Amino acid sequence: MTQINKRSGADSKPAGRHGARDARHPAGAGRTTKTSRPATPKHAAARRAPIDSLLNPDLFRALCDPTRAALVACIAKCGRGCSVSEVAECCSVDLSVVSRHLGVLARAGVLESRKEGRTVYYAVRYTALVTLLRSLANAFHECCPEGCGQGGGCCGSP
Amino acid sequence: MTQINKRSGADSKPAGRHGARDARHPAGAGRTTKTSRPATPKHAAARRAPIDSLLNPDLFRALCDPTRAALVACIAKCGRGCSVSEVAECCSVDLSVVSRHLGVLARAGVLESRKEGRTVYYAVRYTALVTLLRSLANAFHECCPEGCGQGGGCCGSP
DNA sequence: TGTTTATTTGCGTCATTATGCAAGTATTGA
DNA sequence: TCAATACTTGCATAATGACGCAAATAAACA
Repeated sequence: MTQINKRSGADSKPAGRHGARDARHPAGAGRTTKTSRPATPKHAAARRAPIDSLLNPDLFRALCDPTRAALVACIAKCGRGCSVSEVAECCSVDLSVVSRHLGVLARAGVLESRKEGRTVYYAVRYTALVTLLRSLANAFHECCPEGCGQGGGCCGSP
Repeated sequence: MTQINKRSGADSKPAGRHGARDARHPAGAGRTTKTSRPATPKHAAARRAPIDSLLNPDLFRALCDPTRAALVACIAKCGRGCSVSEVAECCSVDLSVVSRHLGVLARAGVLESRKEGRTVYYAVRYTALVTLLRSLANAFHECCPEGCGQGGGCCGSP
């Protein structure tokens, strides 16, 4: 189970993107420098970029279930570690199901758990998530061919 | 099928969070002003916050499959609209499967499609994704109880 | 018009997963 | 030690989803 990095975090900082040149459809018509655009998706697939590791399906797998997404939102808004039984009061599913969902979210790195006596508190890993989401946004931004890297805000950049 | 907003985008701007106060476990011990922390997850669930709409499972559902994630990364790195058959050369699954995957991604708002003759080009919706991911990061940040909103970078904020 | 190319869709199959119930484990308190 | 509390895990079921193949649609071309 791949999960969100426990330490560091940022894989991709805001930066000027690859080739970008004029971009737009006409594939790789220009010279083939290191930073030029891959001519085809097949070439692109062979290239390594931050987006490859950041677009980790395991994280999305954890968040793709409506019940789990609701649990995350709930715990996030609560702003503190919440016990399984507390959380179970928020939704209509059985407590055992909630327990399983929280386990999935913790293994994916979305939540962290802390046991205190017989109670287990699950809390949102805010920093890890915020860092990851921003890195992912930057990774997409790096790939964007629109003239947004030079400072102009194609992707809503300030 | 809920999908990424076609227009505007940003639902949540960087801002000082809710109550935040001292935070940490001791639930709602203080007065119950509008901006105080919800005492329990159940109370938290009743509150509306940007994270509720931004933590949309449909987007994550689209990205939770390894094949789809790879397709998105591939098209993103390519930086242009790619045809179904082009994209199919990047992965081992049948072309019909690729077509279905691209359809799922487009319906979720991750990709957009453009038909040209008998060819359909799928391209990444960079701006929508970057905006959404940053909004989601901000939405988590808003909920974070650590003393990060005041300018100190708890969540990797500059 | 008939053929080739590009993509989508119907269908059956196999694997995964969400769920509830019941039973099990762990911890606290009487 | 026994009972209550808090949570996890085993199991069966139903639903969903990914996949390949074949057929259907759509557009260009001879």
